[in-house]
Amino acid sequence: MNAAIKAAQSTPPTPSSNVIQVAVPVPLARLFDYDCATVPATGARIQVPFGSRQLVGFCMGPVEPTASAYKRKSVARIIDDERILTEPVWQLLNWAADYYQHPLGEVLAHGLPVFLRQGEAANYQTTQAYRATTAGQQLELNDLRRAKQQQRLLAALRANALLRRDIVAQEFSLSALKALIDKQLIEVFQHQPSTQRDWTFAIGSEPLQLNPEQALAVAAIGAAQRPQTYLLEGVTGSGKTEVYLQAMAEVLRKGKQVLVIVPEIGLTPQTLQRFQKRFAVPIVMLHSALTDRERLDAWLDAKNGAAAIVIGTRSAIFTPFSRLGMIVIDEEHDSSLKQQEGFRYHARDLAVVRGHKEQVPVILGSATPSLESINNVTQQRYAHLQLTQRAGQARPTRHSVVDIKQMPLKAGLSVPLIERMREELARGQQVLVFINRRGFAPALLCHECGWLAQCRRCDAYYTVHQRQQLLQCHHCGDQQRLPAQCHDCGSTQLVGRGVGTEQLEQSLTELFPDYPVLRIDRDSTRKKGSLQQHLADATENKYPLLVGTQMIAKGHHFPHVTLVAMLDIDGALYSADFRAAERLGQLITQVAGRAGRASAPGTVVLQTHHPDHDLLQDLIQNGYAAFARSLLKERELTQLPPFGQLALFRAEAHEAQHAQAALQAIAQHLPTHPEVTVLGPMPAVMERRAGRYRYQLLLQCQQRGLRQQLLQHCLPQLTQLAELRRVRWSLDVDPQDFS
DNA sequence: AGCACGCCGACT
DNA sequence: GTCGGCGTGCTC
Repeated sequence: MNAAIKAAQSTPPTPSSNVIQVAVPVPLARLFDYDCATVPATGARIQVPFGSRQLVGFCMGPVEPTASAYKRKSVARIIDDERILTEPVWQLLNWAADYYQHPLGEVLAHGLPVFLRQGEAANYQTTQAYRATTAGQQLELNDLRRAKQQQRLLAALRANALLRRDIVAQEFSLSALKALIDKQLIEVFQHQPSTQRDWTFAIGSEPLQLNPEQALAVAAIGAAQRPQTYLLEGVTGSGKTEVYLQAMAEVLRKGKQVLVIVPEIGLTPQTLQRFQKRFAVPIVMLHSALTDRERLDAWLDAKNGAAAIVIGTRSAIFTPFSRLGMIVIDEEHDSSLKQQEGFRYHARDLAVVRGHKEQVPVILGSATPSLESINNVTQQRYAHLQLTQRAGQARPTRHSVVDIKQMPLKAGLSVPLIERMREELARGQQVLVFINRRGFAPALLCHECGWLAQCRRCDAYYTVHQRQQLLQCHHCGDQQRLPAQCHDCGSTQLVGRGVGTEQLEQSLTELFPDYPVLRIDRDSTRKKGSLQQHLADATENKYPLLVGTQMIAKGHHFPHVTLVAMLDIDGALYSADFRAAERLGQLITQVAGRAGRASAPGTVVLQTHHPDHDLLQDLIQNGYAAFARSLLKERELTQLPPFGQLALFRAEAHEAQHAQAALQAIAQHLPTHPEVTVLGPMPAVMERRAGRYRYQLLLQCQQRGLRQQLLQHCLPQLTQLAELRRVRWSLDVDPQDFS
């Protein structure tokens, strides 16, 4: 025997001789040291005692024991033999924790399905199955001649084991099953599906004929020397999805997997159907409506290569793959790709980072790209692929602006608009009225004294919900019964001020009694599956009149709609939010895309008090691309994204001074630097929300690297500030808005 | 974030 | 007499 091995055997290491660093899921930006007898693999999950509880953390590798006489605790359990995440996802999460300045333990936990976060084994769902015991195999079947059911079942189980659901499906008696178990002739065991399911590329249906622009886009992606990021800018109806599909086909053909991120789960059923029809390969979904179990199974399918395509929402960007070949981000401008609480990451930005790290192409698709992505094209960081032609005979939409200054409105509708709708309906066409306020009216007004019903916990008015006879605050969820009298003067003359979808639906029913109205908003689609049903009804022109919010602006096609009206766009023209104009431009363009897909050209009617507003005119006359360029010039002047690099500290507390003081303390501890501007503390756009006063402090840098250095250097001290202890605070790197 | 520890009001 | 309110402080 080798002497060294012999020596090692005779003097086993003392159980406490190894020290490892552990990332635990707590909001503390540091690692914790633990003793362990054997060093787990870096990236393996381990269970550790933490305070009075047991947490599942990640081993971050061994360290030299520090001199401090700290009472180190020991690892309670090593859960994984090896790193649970793939190397690229592990790298991505570490990178993201650093970039977003969010505690590593929490970020890493985001990379795992809930079950794995809780320390469960990374295995597929096991199902109960039954098999014959040795006694059962040896028994003379004739001995059971008086129990025909048991005899039949035992004979079947002697041939091969059966899943519980097969036993039910084959109509075996469950009492016979129980009897055989009691006699110990059969036994239960946990069956685990094979993890080695494999797939080969196969087309389900033939690809569509591409137009020259589409063909160029597909060819460009396929021919690239090295993987890169593409901005696929395609007007609504120009066939972006077909480009995705054909670009994906090349990747799948090589046996590689594709990750597709979509903004909303509402979009996934259609996308899934289209993908399933085209490709005869395994496709899995990853979104929040799945059970934890389904999520884990889908995650495992991606990780071990059994899934060819993963379609998921934001958090799917952290899905591990064994052979990732491409990432597609659909509707890359959509704000729901950015997580708005806790770990505030942007799935599109992380996709670009991931694509770079894994050397796979990333396709960002949109009809209305974000200013960030347009700028990245200008800076030649992304390749630009454009689709300007709408498929089929669809012609571009016309815009018309109705100046509603001093014009009488009926439920928010001007007379010219009503007339226009009447013509359209008479021609058998469908009309869509878009209004971004659900409920009956956005406020309740006393007609005698001017009192407005204000939420007791927010700086906001209650929304009137007539049908439910409720006042509802859309910011904190507070509800109360619709009052009969004014709280100030006691008058019963209470009226709704402004118009919401519920009122619009009611008024349209009165205005156009011959044409059924369908309302699509969060209230009318609360039941599971009702959104799908409503969208299907709308698409089939069962309702000539459609009323809807944001919800209908996203990717759904209504081929019979030839007139779209937008009632309330003025708020966004003069908003405090620096992204409001960009969002309005995207919304108008996206909503316009719902119309004119059939042979009849579509029209969009915009009602406004500011028909001459520069941005509005720019958008209407020159289109989204020119509009975006104008906005980019403004952003450059004001040093806002993508030209300025922002970080926003937010603080909220029951006392306004506490929130202010916390941010003041942060501001004082930030170093002064000629290229860094610190703005605030200033109140949030809605100062009080859900009973808390909200303030913010904006950090504006010219360079991303400088912002990074600054935060990295200062954050450890900032988190120690006593003033932060009495408030809820957070840091948002690349904030979407100041809300 | 949890969770324990700690010091003051309305209840079996 | 105690159950429980949430302030404050810590977590290897």
